Amino acid sequence: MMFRIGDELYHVAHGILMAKQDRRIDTSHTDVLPTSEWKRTFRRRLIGWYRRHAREMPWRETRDPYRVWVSEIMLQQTQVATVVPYFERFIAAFPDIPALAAAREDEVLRLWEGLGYYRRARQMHKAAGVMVEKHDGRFPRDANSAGQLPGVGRYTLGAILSIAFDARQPILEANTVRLLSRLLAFDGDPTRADAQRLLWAMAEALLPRREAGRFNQALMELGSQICLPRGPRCEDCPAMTLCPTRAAGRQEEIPRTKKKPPPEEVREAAVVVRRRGKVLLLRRDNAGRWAGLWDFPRFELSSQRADAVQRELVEKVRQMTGFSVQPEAKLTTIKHSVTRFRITLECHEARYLRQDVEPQNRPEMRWLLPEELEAFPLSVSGRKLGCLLVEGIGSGAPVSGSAKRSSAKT
DNA sequence: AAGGCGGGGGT
DNA sequence: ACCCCAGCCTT
Repeated sequence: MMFRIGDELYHVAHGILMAKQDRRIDTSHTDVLPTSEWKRTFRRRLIGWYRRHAREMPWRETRDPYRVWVSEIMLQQTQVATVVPYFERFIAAFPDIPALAAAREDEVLRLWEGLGYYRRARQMHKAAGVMVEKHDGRFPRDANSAGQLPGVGRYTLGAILSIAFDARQPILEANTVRLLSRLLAFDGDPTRADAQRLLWAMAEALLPRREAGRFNQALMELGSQICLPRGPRCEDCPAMTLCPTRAAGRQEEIPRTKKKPPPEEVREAAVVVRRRGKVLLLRRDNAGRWAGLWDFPRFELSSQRADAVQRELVEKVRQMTGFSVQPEAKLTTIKHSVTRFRITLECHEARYLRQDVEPQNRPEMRWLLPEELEAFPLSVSGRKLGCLLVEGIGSGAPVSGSAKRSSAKT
């Protein structure tokens, strides 16, 4: 079904829009992709636009597969502006795959501190080991091998192989889901399996024969700079006249998004336990948030009144460590959000009670000097949060990374 | 198929 | 205050 919009040709995809409204079409069928003429026009305009508007990024200065890989892992669910400084530090510390493989896990996590999704760092470290063991210390060109590396899913595989090796591999991620949904006027739920099949098929159908990497990056750039979630800048879009969603004025409806439930309110306490000038850290459980990373003793708070909070604090620290503390001051309160939770974190100071007795040093327990804590503060929501990440499980190595307590006076 | 995993940018 | 972000993995 050809379509005419203004003076431009158009394409079958618009048929989806009309038919979907009639509820006659099963969008799992992917026989509704653009014509060759549409695709040629789109590619030409997209690349032309990209030549003029591609942003500079450190990982775009090269096609070194290692750097492309590092950038793609860091960019998972993380915006470009956030990644840039982390990428620079990471590459400086680990300039190539063997260097990364030779590092300790806690050193890798240190450089990830504050970036989130810490599993990515562990998976990268592990993958570097695999590449040294099985792939001659290089990122494998072979899709089957690359796809088996931990942390490399379908998107990341396509991105790395297309960008670094000029392989004709499609990608699909947040920006291009939005862009392609609009180019297809697809108004179903894009997270559904049939929709994903359609969108991947579209991503593949659009690929040029050569320079798929540049094309894929252009798609993402257009999605992130022009085809915005709300208020897309259609007037500046090289595909404006190719876009049925724009033609129908439905940019705010497509793609459909799910409303998220409001975050749950949680109250937590963190305790800065001091003993002989040192501060206590505990390694967190291997499951859940900040799995296996180091933190101040922290727990969910059920009490309201200050005196009850102090009793709860003493009891909780005893549970977690086996020894007693004397609460001394409330340092500060910090609010921050973590996915579905809105956390109000009270930071308290307490003193180890039995100065004359050595607390048994369990592997999940560390005493750090203040300067070690000051070294690398973890910033959350622009504030110094008293928590600390880092160090592998049972490695016995000294804690190399840290955070600091809030510096509030009271 | 759904849920967990983090933190911050942009409006 | 809210939405969203160069996804992956487990259940």
